[in-house]
Amino acid sequence: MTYINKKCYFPCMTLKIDLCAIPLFQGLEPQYRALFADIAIEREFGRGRTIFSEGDPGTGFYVVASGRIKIFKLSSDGKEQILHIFGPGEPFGEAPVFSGKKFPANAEAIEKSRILYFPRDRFVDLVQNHPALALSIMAVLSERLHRFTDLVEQLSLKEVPGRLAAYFLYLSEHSGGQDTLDLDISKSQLASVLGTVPETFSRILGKMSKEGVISTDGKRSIRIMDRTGLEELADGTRRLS
Amino acid sequence: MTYINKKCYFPCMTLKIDLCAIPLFQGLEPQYRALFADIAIEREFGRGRTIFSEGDPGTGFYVVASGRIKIFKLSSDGKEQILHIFGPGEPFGEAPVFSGKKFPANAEAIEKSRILYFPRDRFVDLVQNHPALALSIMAVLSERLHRFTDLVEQLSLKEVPGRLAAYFLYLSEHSGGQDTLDLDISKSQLASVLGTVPETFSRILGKMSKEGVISTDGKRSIRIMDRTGLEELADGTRRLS
DNA sequence: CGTGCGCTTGACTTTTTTCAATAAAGGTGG
DNA sequence: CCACCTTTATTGAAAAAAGTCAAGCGCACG
Repeated sequence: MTYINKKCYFPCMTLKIDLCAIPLFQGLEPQYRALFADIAIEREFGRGRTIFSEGDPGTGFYVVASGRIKIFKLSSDGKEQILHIFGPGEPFGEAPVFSGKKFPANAEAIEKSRILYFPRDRFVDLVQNHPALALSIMAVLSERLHRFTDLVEQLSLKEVPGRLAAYFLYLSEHSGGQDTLDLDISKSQLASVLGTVPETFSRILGKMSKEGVISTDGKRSIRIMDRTGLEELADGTRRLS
Repeated sequence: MTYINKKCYFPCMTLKIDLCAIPLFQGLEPQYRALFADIAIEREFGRGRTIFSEGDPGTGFYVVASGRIKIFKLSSDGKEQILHIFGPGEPFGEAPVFSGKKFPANAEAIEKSRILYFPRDRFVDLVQNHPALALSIMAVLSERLHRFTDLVEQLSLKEVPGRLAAYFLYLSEHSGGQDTLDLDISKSQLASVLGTVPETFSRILGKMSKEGVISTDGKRSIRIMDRTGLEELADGTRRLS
């Protein structure tokens, strides 16, 4: 196991953050993992706290240790579009490290979170000497690109009911094909993920219930009643009346 | 100079594609560049020809040698969203090489183009032994992510007039601050880049002319008449009536 | 010289947002 | 434990933005 050893006022205290649990570092041989653990700095952010803002110089990147953070853009009149929501083990803010540009979006904790910070220069040095890690990073970046393609497709090519249906199916798929879905974020936040506003979101959820494709099962739980109907909504074959 | 040596029926013939002209390979020492030149395969595509389609397995990636290609998504009812347009020296289709997934979008030549193809396995081997190239690739991927962030912002947070204004300003900036802009793609294609349809595009162009922020200067040329006005449109401060 | 494709314009429909009001839920301090 | 306040969710009515359908124009190309 490779733990982060944070400097602190109680030298005997070792924080239990295991780099093995972070997919990014899993391709790495254990003895090298320690090198990365050494350069990491841990910080804690309360709910609603800003981790970085659009335009800040990217002096390093982050990994979520616990909690959840959102990456988002703001329009001039305050509307928010969430680009990603990251949980434990997921890296974020890594693009500026390699492109040399500034952060293109904002990052904020949506719940109390512990975050690892890897300073850019020392990290780049290490990456250059560990091709396995380089490939991991490329895989992460590629995966992000893939997600963005999907997001653009959703925003540009589908109407809100289609996006919502696709989202539910995605959620179901990533929880082993269950029909009961647990929304792990608030409905307002979900609206922002889907590129719309809470009012529209609420209305469409209502219509879906009325037409019997889903049923809302308490505050943060949804049940898929008619999977085929949902698939038709997702691909535009069917529309809500 | 490192040229591609294509196997062909006239062994003496050497195709004049210089890897030095491809930013991706510029960080590489010359003697290593030859290794990459060796694994490249050249192909030619006429206007409208498909290079790959969404869902194809990513057995390699491409670099534009000459011409231009578009990367796009299609909706179920045929609407197209262009994600990128790439010209000479630019790599594309590289994400699946590292993520191991399928192509998330389609690629098509918008004019007669020559394309270099780098097969995945041999390429990955080479990358692992050349950290400088790995960093280049990470830079390319990061740059793509940055562009996508902007695209999502445009699509989700701005109305069409704002997107168009931002596009004109971008074009101006990338041609040294000129007021006279050359649209190098058709207006329909531009509509697709901006996530809208030709009719809407045409109407908004008309309004912009009528309000005096731009003037259309022939078929593929635009002249910025009121840069401040355009900037206000781009950031949402001002709107067309 | 016609044919086709890209572009434009008008009229209409649909989708989504905005504004406003209300209701429900959650946390805090007394 | 409850009253209070803040946040979150829902609903209605009206406005705005964008898309669709249909027709017509013009230019390039065969």
